[in-house]
Amino acid sequence: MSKVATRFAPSPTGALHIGGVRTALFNWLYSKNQNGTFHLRIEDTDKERSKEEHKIQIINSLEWMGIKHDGEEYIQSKKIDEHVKIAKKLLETGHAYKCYCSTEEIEEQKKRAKQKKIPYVYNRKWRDISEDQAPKDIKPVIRFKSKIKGTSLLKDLVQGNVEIENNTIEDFIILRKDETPTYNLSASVDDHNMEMTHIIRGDDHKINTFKQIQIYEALGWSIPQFAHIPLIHTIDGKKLSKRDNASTLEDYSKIGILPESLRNYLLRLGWSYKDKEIFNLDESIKLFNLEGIGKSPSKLDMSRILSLNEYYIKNTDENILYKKLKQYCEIYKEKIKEEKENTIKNSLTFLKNKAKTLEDIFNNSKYILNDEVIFSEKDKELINDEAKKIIYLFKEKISIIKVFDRNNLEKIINGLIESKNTNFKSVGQPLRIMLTGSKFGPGIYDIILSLGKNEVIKRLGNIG
RNA sequence: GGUCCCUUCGUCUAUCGGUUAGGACACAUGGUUUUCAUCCAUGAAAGAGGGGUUCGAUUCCCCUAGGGACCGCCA
Repeated sequence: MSKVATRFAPSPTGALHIGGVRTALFNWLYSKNQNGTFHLRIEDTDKERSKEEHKIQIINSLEWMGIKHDGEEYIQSKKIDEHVKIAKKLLETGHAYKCYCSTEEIEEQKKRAKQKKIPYVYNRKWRDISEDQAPKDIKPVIRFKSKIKGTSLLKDLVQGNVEIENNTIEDFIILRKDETPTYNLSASVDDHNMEMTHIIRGDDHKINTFKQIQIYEALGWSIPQFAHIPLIHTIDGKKLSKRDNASTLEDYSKIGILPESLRNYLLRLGWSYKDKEIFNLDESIKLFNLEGIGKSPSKLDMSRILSLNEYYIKNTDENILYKKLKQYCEIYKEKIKEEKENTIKNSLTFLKNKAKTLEDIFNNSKYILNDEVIFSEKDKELINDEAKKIIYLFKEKISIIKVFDRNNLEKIINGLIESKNTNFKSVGQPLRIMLTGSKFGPGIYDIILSLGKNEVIKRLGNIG
């Protein structure tokens, strides 16, 4: 039994979306689980639409997810000559033929089929016509001689046995009239040359598989195993496409979703292992299998992603979390000033407990990040005369305490509540607003302690 | 229209013929709490419909309905 080899084969015609990421993840996980290799193939043969920037984006996305491919990336456009050679070989061995139908002729047939509401299948016109009858003014395409009779069975590792009538597969084109190979030919040849043992891909490729298997058979090549995983649907139940919102990795990373959260989410979307919900990387690799993949498509659920992210934020060590936050702020927000670094780092213990995303942490640390407190008019109104008195008293009291710690702060605040015969809110809220410019945020003691005595006194001095 | 696939709480799913149909997210209620959260407890919530097979079907088979994918000289 040869070593398992899987691949992810995106075309760089747009940003990699989350469905593609999941396909890559499943391929990667499966190969790692089987102690095999995982490869990346860039299918860039559509010259019009393929862009270098998309290729880079794809590689970056995979890297962000922690998915590393083995070996060099395989660039399909560099292998076109080989594909053409195989097409010619298929022609020579009688498995393919030249078709001299003009584009117009085909279009006409398609139109007629549509009018009659019957499915269009190429009529195999040139399958048996001798080549000397070929028109001189038309460049031919090469079509594969598909099986006409009988049925074909696909033993899919996820979908089970899928059987179709061979005559529903037309004599598909393998070489265009400009002598460039088409997808099914290129994919088959590359998968063979790359020695892929398992093709794990989206369900939308299932019908192609029947074409590709015929190519393998015609060439006498061994056929890899196939696993067609169900697609991810949008909230309204359609196939996820590049045009959908919130479907690229960047959409998630920019709001501060951690790659491990997304990895865990994507893993559990369409795959399960008993009742287990949280899988760290090692567990993912150890436990992943094809049997656990369901057959029905699933919808994206943002609240689940957020919830998983919250879990991972809470369970990430502060030093590591800080690194992630720092990097996140640099890319999507603003660079954390050097003199603030330690304060932020030390505040992570409480900041991370009220955040679902890195963006939440960033927002909740704005009172540290910004030297100036910005108030909204509405909040300002809450600082009435009584509140001002309290702020003033509080400021006086902390100015003279020797030890600036939680214990003493509690004493002061409780003392204020008692002497003013009021509740916590009327003391805590004005202080919070003065210190952070917001009614919400971390606990008041956390705020005060993280800011430090001098800064607190300074900010409380802003009172009008 | 043709071919193929799918169908358990709102969502992701467990169940591999016998369960009070379980878990997670979301939701609701209550508690803890020094705001907002967190956290804890509790609750509501599902086998698309109809036939079979069987002592017994969510589970196996068929039909219907609904949904999806594919049907390019794109990949």
